[in-house]
Amino acid sequence: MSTLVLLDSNSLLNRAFYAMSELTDRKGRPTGAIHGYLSMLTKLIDQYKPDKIAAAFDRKAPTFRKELYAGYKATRKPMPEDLAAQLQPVKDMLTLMGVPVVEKDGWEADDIIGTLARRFDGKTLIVTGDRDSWQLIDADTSVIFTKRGITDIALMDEQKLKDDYGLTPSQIVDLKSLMGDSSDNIPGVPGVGEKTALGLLEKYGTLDGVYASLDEVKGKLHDRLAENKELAYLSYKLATIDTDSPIDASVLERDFKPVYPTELKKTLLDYNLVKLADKMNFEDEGGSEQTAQTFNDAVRLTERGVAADAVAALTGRIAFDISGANIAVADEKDSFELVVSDSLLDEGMSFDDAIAVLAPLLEDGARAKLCFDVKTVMHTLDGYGVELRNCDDVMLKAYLCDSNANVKSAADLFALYDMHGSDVGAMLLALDKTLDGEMREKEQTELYRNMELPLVKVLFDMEKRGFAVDRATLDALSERLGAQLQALSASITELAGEPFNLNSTKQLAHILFEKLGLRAGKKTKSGYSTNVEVLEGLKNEHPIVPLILSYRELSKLKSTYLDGMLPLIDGGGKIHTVFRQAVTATGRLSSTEPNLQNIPVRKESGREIRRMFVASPGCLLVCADYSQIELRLMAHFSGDRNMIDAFNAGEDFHTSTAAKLFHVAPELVTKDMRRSAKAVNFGIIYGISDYGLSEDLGVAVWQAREFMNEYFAHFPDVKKYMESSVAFAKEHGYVRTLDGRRRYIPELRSSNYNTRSFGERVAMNMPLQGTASDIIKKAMIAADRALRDEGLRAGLIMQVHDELIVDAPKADAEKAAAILKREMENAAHLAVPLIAEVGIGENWVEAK
DNA sequence: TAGGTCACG
DNA sequence: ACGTACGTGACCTAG
Repeated sequence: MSTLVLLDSNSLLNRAFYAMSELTDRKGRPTGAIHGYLSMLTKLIDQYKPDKIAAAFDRKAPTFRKELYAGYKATRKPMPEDLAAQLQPVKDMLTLMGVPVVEKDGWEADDIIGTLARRFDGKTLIVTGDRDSWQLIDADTSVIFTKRGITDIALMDEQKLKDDYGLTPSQIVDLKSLMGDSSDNIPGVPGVGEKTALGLLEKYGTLDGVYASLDEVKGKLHDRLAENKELAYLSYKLATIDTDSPIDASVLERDFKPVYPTELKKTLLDYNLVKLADKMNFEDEGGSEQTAQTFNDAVRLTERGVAADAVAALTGRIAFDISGANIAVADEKDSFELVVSDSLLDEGMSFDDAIAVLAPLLEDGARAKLCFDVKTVMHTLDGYGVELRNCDDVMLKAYLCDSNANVKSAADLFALYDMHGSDVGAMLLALDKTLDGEMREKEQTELYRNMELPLVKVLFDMEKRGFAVDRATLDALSERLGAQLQALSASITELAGEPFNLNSTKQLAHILFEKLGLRAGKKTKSGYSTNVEVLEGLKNEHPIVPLILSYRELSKLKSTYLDGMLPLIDGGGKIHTVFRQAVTATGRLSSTEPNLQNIPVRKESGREIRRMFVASPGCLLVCADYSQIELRLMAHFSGDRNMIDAFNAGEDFHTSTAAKLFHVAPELVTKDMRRSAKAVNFGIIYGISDYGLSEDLGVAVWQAREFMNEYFAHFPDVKKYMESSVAFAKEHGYVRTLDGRRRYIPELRSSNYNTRSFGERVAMNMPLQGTASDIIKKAMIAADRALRDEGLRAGLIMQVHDELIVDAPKADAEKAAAILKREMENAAHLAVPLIAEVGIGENWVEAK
């Protein structure tokens, strides 16, 4: 049986446009919609290998629906200019691809699709971003719809429609007639949403069924339905797709073959859609190129030896680029994936072949390469057994020059340095030169060579090794929490007197402060706050409040740490986070996909999750964390005698601070006194403000002020140091760490008091947070080296700002612990001891 | 996509 | 008089 693919082009282009709205080519023309649409299309063609294909478009002319209902699509915004500009190019490219474009005045793409689908004798796949066309589903017709973005697609057929919604295809029309569709301006019945509509259809089957049994429906819903009967039937007509429109169905005769003319390649390259071009099959191109325009071209040339002596440069995620032989490769983001197109596969070259050609260059430690985000490139190549050596990273260089820059891609970086052109290789080399100069001028070169660049390999190994988790227990806990959440939700609904979305702060605020009349406190930009502090304050006012607090706590754990984590566990039971080395303003790392730097620990319910993070088989976890590193740095930087003495005495620092603040002997310090002292110490690190401290302590501002005055009376040089930090920042425009890492603080020049105050707090905080971060980075490099040198099979797997974790074979665990402690404590030499506390255990809680 | 909330150091 | 603690990332809702 042959397969027909029908594209609901306006819907898809719309999706693609919003998913990639920022994309433009080198001439500044918007290309996001074209790129998204064609990427999706090529993916689809690869996957389903259709025999016939057609792209349906809407026309501007009014349709029969407009005559039925004047409001139809009336208030819909006109198509954005940037999207309209991409319509014709897409149609032209489709024509070149041999994909017939079908459109007709007076009918919508949906009607065209419905008509063609019904007239086709075979399997039909309808591709769309909207749900309207689900009504066309039958035994031979399925719908492929785009989920998030555009290239993420899913299949909807009779069975799935039944499973997911309990509906038959024809009921989609009934559904729309009830709930309407704001995007098409189909009115529906006011006040009836998806849930209500689905409920009604489950009971009565169809719109007719609903109205036949209207008496059974009670309350407001009854009145709404009764009042809007005409509207609902009008919507029914509007939502019904015409499957017998007067469309020229000759496209069903045309066979489709995914081999495209070189004219299409030219057009794509003109729009800078290199990656797309790379994935397509083109007719024999003939002649030999001396200038490669795509990755595959580059590989071919490299193979012929044309670029044998070229300097290789890697850009972007998994990108590749050669300059020096007049070869440049790039996609629309000046970076492209290493994907071997079918044309090359046809020629007998696999991706592995391509990599094999390049491997000697990539692994050659004597030849410098250059790329953006080398760690990601290392992972890609690692998948093919190639180890990248001697590669510089412009992302890291740029980060050291300006940690505020927020550079996400090579393209961002080129834009930042105002570089434009098509020879990415040449641009990278020029950029690299500029950055080297800037690093020298800003005294960042050493930091780059001796800290950030060596750290890349350490982080790469950590990510690759991964953190083992106890999957079975994680699953079980998720299920248990699910049951608890359901029970909580039921009780809360009961107490509230109506069901509402517990995850919606807006709905919750309405229930608490309007319906139940609880006193509202703090405001947010968009209404009353319902955060923990507010809820804690209302805990005894109404029995619903503690239930909501429990619900919040548990649903956070379930959604973020259980359900969010489960899909990220690999086949070997391990989770591989990604450490990001160029995002924070202070020099810290961050962790994503998943974030393993914020695994719960403070509450017992959360610690249960932390216990699921375990040593790999036959191993133990070794955890070490710096004790009070930021306060020790404060002692070091300020040179404050009292603070240095306190640390040298080796007492608990918060307790000794409390003793001074409250004028009592250390052994008489109470829990409360220690807690206050701790808060003041934290305030000091954050760049203290009396208001902030008062909020944290829950005391009056004047009282917070007194704490601060008392603190500074005992640590006078701390105050002087903080003032000197701000003064330095105001004079130079930046602050710096012990190793010279900089953070520029433009906020200090603001005319806005708040902005300026923020700048001052940043000036006080960054040298502390940033130096701590530099120190642990040095410790990581040293510990990684030492573990290897001493022949252990143990390796770092995690860093959490002041904490390192090593996964070590049981026999090596004690040794690893000693090495870790030694290297962490020797990573800096301060005026006070630098202490790392180390523990060993089967899981993350036990090892701490 | 922004804002609220909450997990961590 | 102003109206804040420093640094992150993930999930969820609403528009």
